[in-house]
Amino acid sequence: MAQDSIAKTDTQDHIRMWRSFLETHSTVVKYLERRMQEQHSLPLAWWDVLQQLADGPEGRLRMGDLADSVLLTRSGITRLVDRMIVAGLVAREPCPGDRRGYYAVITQLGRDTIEKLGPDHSKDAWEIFLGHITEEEADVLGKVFNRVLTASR
Amino acid sequence: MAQDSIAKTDTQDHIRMWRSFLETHSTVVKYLERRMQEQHSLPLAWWDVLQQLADGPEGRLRMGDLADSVLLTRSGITRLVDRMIVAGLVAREPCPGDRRGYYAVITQLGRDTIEKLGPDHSKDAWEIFLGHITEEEADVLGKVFNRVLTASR
DNA sequence: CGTCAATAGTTGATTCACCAAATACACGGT
DNA sequence: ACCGTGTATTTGGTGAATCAACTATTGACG
Repeated sequence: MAQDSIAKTDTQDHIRMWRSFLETHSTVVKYLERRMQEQHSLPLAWWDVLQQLADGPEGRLRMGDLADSVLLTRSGITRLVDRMIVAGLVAREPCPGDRRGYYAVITQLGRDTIEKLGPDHSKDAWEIFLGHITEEEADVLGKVFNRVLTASR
Repeated sequence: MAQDSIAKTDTQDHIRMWRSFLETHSTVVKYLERRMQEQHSLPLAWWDVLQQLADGPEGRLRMGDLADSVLLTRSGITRLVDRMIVAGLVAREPCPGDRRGYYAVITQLGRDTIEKLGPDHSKDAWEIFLGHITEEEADVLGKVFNRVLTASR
């Protein structure tokens, strides 16, 4: 392994950074979650789903693809979509041509909702996280994350 | 706020970066969790607790402090420590001088465990995350995270 | 064609974190 | 000593994510 060539103090720095990474994630996500709850009584994950669907072609996405894009398991997305259907924000539609498959489709209410939510959420995300990062830094972070992600597949 | 001075495309970059951040966190944590499970049949959170306790003075930490350092709520840490007590890895001791308080204390078995686990876990963390980051990059990440964290208090 | 491994999605059981309320103690003022 | 407010931790109840097992289709291959 490459550890041998790395001085002890550098490793320590890396580990400190790793802890900051975890704490930052936890802090920021909890903050956004709380704001979303306070302002719109909606879980953050719902915003994420609506966003993904609205971006998708015809406002629809296969269940599996949706699961991937919101970082849930297949079974997780099934239940999340169930809840959102009850709330009237999305619908489930059988997939023509593949009778095993289903689409999650955003409803008009869903579109209206995300249109209202979007600005507030972006503002929050900007205030707690993105706004503290310069363009060059964002560039570095983006590069690093994508490198890690690429390597992990 | 500074939004006005930021061009649309830069904002898009920031948002892309934000998504990578979330995906990286999810991917890396799940990977480490899985490895820890496979190699030692232990949840990642347990390693974290043992680590924090082993670092603490006398191998002990007040429940609340432990909660903070492993990013759980007070009630979350109570349950987690309960489970670890059953496994014999930690003990609960009343706090002399403040009878409201309790210490979580690492046991000898706990110390033995973490001594075995440590190297494997570090190796995994290195392989999936830290190893892909140069020293300068780690520096930038550290700075950014700490800036965000400072701002959020 | 027919078989059969792979794929899409759902469901049952379990796990675990969270919130709110409860408990137990501490400590300053009266 | 007594009271009220604040702090440390635990407990009850709930929500949501996971894995494993299941159903229904698909599509490749002998």
